[in-house]
Amino acid sequence: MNMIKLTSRQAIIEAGFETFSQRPGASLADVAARAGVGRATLHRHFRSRGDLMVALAREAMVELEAAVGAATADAPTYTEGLRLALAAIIPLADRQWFLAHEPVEQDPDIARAYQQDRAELAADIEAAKAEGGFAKDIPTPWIAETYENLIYAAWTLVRNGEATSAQAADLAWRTLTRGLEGGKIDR
Amino acid sequence: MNMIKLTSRQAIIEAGFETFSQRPGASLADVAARAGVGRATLHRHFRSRGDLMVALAREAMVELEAAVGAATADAPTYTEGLRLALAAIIPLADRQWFLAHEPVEQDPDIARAYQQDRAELAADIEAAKAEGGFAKDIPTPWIAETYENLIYAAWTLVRNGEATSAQAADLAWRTLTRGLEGGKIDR
DNA sequence: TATTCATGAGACATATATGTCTCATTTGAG
DNA sequence: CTCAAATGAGACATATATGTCTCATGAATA
Repeated sequence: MNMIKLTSRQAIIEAGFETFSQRPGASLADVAARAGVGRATLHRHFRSRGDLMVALAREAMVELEAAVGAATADAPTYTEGLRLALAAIIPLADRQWFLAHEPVEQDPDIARAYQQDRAELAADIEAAKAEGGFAKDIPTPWIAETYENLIYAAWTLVRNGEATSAQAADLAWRTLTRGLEGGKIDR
Repeated sequence: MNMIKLTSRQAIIEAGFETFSQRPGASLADVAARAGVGRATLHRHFRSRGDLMVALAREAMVELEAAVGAATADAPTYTEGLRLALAAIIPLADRQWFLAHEPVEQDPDIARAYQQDRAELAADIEAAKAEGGFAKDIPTPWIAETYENLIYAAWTLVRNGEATSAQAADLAWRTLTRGLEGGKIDR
């Protein structure tokens, strides 16, 4: 009964990620062209630009949820779960980040889901603190902020061809936990 | 002989920073309104949108240069210089970052200056490595990436009212050097 | 084969941003 | 005070993006 071909809709969403993450001000015509689809077809699937943006945000959150869920399914501790999630998120980073600069949080569903995700991250960090995975005297909001920005840094490194995703994940986790200091503390 | 009032031009540049860092797609009319200036006046100072963007990029780089120069004037070591520069850049972070998503690097001057800045940061990091300030087995590009993203993280923390600029700078430097690990290594 | 349905191409109307221009008013320097 | 320069308001032309609509085509289905 689902008469709408999935391939078209998916091609548009994929093109949306690629186009907007490179150039946030790109036009819908650009997206349609990149998707190999007519402009009218894009509007058949997404009534407006805002609709497309919301769809991209939803898709990004679903992907994140799936990747993190799969990666942490059998993590023995919260700390280890955070390490595995970090590695899993790196390849998805660009699909997440550009949305932060879009007025997409006006959609109440999206806004709620974002807050939910941030609250879960904070809870996981608190749990990891209790395990001794993170220092208890460091504010959780800072740990969360660091966590997210090191993921973005790792993605950038990969994009620039300076490291593989696995190498970048190791660097990010090492930085997050032990820092990059040299000399005496070197180990 | 300088017949152009500084106040107008400066008001427009300031409004440009405020407006575009919040909403990169804002119109020049928005900027003019925020500057308390007519749209025509904006165009008298900046022929086109691209002109304004280039001016913002230049201004941002001058501010950065000045802040870093003043902060590191009498730093005893490269490592200490990087710590002081980090603290000095935090309040300017939003004025720098939004430009990364603008097609402003098409201007050859800007592109050259950006590369210059990145090269200098890399050189300073290498020098700090030689001092023992950073571990020698960590790739310099990763240290640079971490450095910049922790600055952005610190700025975010400050913007959210979770810390003062000085507190955020301490957190960022501690993270960069020693990490956030808890338990046994806690110190 | 006949039919249904998504599609592509493109016309069309509309909205918004951009850049130029004019003119009356204000401001500041001499 | 006087005059030149900067300004604000707004008209104007243009470009681009957006969203709707129509129609012919092609592919999949019944």
